[in-house]
Order: sequence, then C-alpha cells, then structure tokens
Amino acid sequence: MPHDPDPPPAKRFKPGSPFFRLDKKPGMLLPRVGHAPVSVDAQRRQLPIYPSRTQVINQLRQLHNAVFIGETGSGKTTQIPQYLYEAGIGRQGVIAITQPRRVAAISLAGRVAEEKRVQLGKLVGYTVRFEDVTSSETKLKFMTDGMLLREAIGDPLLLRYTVVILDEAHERTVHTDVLFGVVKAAQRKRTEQNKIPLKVFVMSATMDVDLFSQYFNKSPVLYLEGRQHPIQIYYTKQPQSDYLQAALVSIFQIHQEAPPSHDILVFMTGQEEIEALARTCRDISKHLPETCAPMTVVPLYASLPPTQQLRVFQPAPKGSRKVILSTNIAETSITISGIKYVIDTGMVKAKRYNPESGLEVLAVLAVQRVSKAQAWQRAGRAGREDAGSCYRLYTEDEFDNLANMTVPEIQRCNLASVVLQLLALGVPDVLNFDFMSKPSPESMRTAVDQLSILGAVERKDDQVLLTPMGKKMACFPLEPRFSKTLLISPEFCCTEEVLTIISLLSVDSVLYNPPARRDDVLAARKKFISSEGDHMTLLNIYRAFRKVSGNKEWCRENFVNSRNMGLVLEVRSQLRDICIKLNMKLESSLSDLANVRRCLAHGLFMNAAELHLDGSYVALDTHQTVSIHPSSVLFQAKPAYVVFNELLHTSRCYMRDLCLVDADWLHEAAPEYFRRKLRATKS
DNA sequence: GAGCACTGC
Repeated sequence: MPHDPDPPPAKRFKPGSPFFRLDKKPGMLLPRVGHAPVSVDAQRRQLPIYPSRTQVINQLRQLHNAVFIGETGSGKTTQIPQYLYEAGIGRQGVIAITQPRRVAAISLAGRVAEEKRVQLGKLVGYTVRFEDVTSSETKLKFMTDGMLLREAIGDPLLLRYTVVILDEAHERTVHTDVLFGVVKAAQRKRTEQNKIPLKVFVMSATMDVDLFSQYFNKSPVLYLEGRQHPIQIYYTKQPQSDYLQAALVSIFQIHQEAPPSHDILVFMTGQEEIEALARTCRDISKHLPETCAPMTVVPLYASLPPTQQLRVFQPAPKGSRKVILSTNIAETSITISGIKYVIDTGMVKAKRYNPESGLEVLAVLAVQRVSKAQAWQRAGRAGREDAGSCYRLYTEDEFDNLANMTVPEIQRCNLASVVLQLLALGVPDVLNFDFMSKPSPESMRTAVDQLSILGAVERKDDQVLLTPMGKKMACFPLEPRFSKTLLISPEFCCTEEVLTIISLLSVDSVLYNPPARRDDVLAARKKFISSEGDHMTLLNIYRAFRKVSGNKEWCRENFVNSRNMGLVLEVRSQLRDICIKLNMKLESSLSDLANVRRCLAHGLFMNAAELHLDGSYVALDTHQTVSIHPSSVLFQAKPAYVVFNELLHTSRCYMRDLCLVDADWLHEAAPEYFRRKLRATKS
C-alpha cells in the first residue's frame, strides 16, 4: 500500500458541503457562548442554553408537549430537568428523564446531582435494572426507557410522574417507541379523568422532528444550539469497490499529512475486519519513513474486554497518532475526545429482517449501507472539541441515495414481547395501538399467534385478551417463550434449574473461547459436557461455579467468563424474586435432568427439529433444513429430536444451544399446534 | 466443522 502512488485526499476526495450547526430555524435559536469553564456553576452558566433560561422556563410552564431539537453539547438533558425543578414546574410529582442506555442514565444523574450539590439518590437519582438509586426525596429521576415501561405495567397512568422527558428519541429503540404511545395515552387519560396533568417532552437530534411534533398533538418544536463545530465533509470521486482498501489508503494519507496529535476514528462493521485492518496498519506503520510519526492503532467493539475498551480513552504516546478502528459502538455509546478526522466506510453490520412477514424468523447479520442519519452521526464525532473533517468512502451520489433514516427497530423485530407488554398495560385494542411508526400488520399478527400458541392470549371476536398465564408471563423481563418455560417449571419440579438455565441464556455467553488456546479450552470443558445437550452443559458449569463460590481462579482455569457469570447471578436473583411474588413453588430436581429437559420441551416447542433419514434436521415450525452448530456439544451426536434456542443463518442455517428431547414431550406440550403443523406438511 | 453490529427489562 505505501508504494501505491495515491493522490492526497484533496485530490482523491471531493469536498461536499461542510456540516455546520443547525441553520436558523423557526422557534428558539440560542446563542453560542465561548467556554473556559471553572466551577460547576460557571459551567452551567456557560452552556449555550443558559441565556434563554427564563424564556425556556416560560415555555415549559405553558406547554404540555414540546419537542426539543438540540445538538450535542447544548446541555438540554442536564439543564432542562433542573430548570423545571427550579421553577417549581411539576414539583408535585417526579420528573422522569429516560435514556436508551444504562450508562447514560447513571452518568447524567451523577452530573446533575453534582450541579445541584446533592447526594446522588436524594433529590437526584437514577433507576436502571438491578440498581435503584432513588428515595422518597427524589424529584429528578434518570432512568432507562425500558425501566419506565416496566413501571408502567403497575401504573399505566404514570401517576408518580408530572413530567416525562424522552431523551435521545431519534434513536427510536423499541422501548422508546412503545413509551411514546404509553405516555401519550397516559397524558390523555389523566386530562379526561381530571387528574394532575402529565407533561411530555421529547428530546432529539435533528432527525424526525416533524414526525415527533405531529405525533404529540402538533407540539411546538424548540431548537437549541449546541457546541458542534463545523466539519468539512469529503466524498470520494469514484465509487469504491473495496471499502477496506479505501479505508487503509485514507488512514495513511491523513497520517502522512496531518499533525500527529490529530486522532482518526474509522467506522467499520465488525470485530474480524477491525482486527485484520489493525494488524495491517501496525505492519505498514513500522515500515514508514522516519519522517512519519508512529501510529497507535486501537480496536474498539463491544465484545472487547472492558480493560481493553478503556484504551481508546488513553492519549497516544507523545508524537504518535491514535487511530481508532471501531464498530458503530462509537456512534452513540462511547464518546471519545480529540477526534479530528472521521473515516466513514458507509457500511454497518445489522440484522436483516424479512419485510414480508415483518419478522426476524432467522437471525441474519449482514453488511449493509448506513442511513443518512447514521452518516451524519458518524461525521459529528469529528467536531466535538474543534473543527474537523469527515472522509466518506463513497460518492456524493451514493450518499444521496442512502435511506434517510434507519428503519425504527419496532419495524424490524419480533413483537411478541411488545404485544404482551401492551396487553399487560391494559391497552384495549393492541392491533391498532397508536404507534408513531406502525409495524406491519403481518408482524403484529405473527406476534399474537405466537402468544396464543404459548397460551398467553385468547382471541374473542376481534379482540385479543390476556389470559391469566399471559398476565404472569408479562411480569418477567424475558422473552415470552422463556417466561412460559419458567412458569410451567413447577409442574416438573425443577424451577431452580430452569431459573439457572434461563438466566444463563439471557446474558452473553459465559463460555470464554480464546482461539489461541483451543485445545486447553476443550480439555477444561470436557468435564462439564452433558450428552443431553448445551443447556445441561451450561447447568453443570453453573453448579460447579457455585460449588467453588464463584472463585475467580477457577473461572480462569475453566475458561468461564466471570463477569458474565456475575450477571447470571443478578438476573437469576431478579427472576427468582418474581417467582416468589407469584407464589411459585421453588423446587429442585437435583440429579433428575430429564424433568428439566421435559420442561424445556414444553416451553421451547416452537423451536424444535427432527432428524431425517438422510442425516439432516428439519425445523418442525417452518420445515426448513437446519444443522447443528459446530459449537454445540451435540454436534457429533444425532439425536432424533431437539429443541434449540435460536437459529443462526450464516453459511448454513444453524441451530444454537440445543437440548435433547422426546418426541412425545413435544406433542404433549402443544397437541393442537403439532396437529396443525402435520396438516400443513401433508397439504 | 464455525464465527458473533448494538442496546435493554
């Protein structure tokens, strides 16, 4: 590559329009203020929003709905809740500020508590799963949107709250989208019932403004200026057939021309290509002429151990340039300072969904083009402290042809959980729920069908009604099929085992598989392997882990991820508490694992497969040919019937996490369902 | 005989 006489970026790339802060828009435009912050108070006063404080407060007092459009650094998330409180708005109750991510909720609460000079958990607190740092004094409550949704099941009118602020609404997570409808209905009903009114404010980046405003009763849109610095956008002159090669070339061109203190952030699609490019960059940088600065290459993706993730925040050694190769984790979840250049490959790995059934029948991760919104989000990472540049490895025409928005998650996921939750919230007509972006009727119907097969709902005329079983299922923070499995476990006297297995399946794998130590891993794992399948193997590992009281050394020796195992314990204890609240009998089947498998068969029968004469497996639900994933302990076995956790569509269609079952168990679990399946096969 | 974007209750 270094021998390749490529033209410098200025020739290779074509400048596009610079990405400035928002142009003047109707509504409120707040002036920019320079920054030289000292104290917390001074910092607050220097935020761009501060001069308009009185104006903002007056608006907030009058409005029941508003949409705030603010750039990063405008201070909207930390300041507006405080303004509300300081002005006495909504003080009769609690002001909730929702976030899509846990870390954001926790750190924002910390920041606001510091600004208010109060102890976290008093006036200012936060609630996320496994952690509730609030008290009766808490008036400003930061929480994950999923947490507010769960609270809504017990209190659909959200009566504890006088204000709900839905932050980061442009991310359109499933939880935020469901919340939109829930808070809108709560607001309407509270007015109808002459209860204390609920104010709902939506905060978003520039996207989707009209959609939000329309949805919330044509609410006014307030624009807040931020501290985004101008970013020069560059496009390639020609389409690039190999975006990895293009990224490599661009990295070294910038490297050879820009001062070494300017860091580069490259957006890529996944671990494998990141690690490969990291190796290439390190190799090349070793052989560059001495006039060229050294390069520190830092990979960044979610599955990287936390200690290695922290490396992106460390400055590179003096005189060396930091080049971060990242997945879209750096788009939203992780903010790195000092980025002067962004290189955007324009690609992302995302779950592809079937638009016909509107359902992710199969998990297919595929590399695809980003949306314009994502491309702007990526570019914005170059202008956080100073002006920057973004090199897009695609042409301006290609950019123009990108989809405007990423399709909201609610339109590309299985809706069984969502529908169950809505029914538990008492939504009368789920199929016509007031979604901001409606999922396809097919995917809603499929969800209702699945819930009906699990016995969670009944159809009466045109209505979908929650059964007593469904009502209990909604109490668990689990996929419906798992809550069902757990709820029937007392019939098989194995609730303790099922609790363990479901907790193990709810977190990232507890199995640590460093490729370099493959033989050691196999040797260590051998003692846990159960011929009854992966679930039972995981159960054996958990039991051994408990026997040594979670000893870290034991985890290392046995290639068990102790952090994820810690999460398993937390999930398990939460699920166990819910079982106790529901008066479930907590029994252990001890050595009789057949009962446990029978219970899994009764809960996971929709994911069953049958061995055919030619040695292949056929999924009973869809009749497609499937295979046992090589990571399964049953890979070399050929059991006649299995249930599995998920299908993974890669080179073939693989079943992952298998459990050996009897055919009889499947039929006794859902006789009607299998009769129908049989008829479908014959016709 | 394979391969894992990212959240969250």
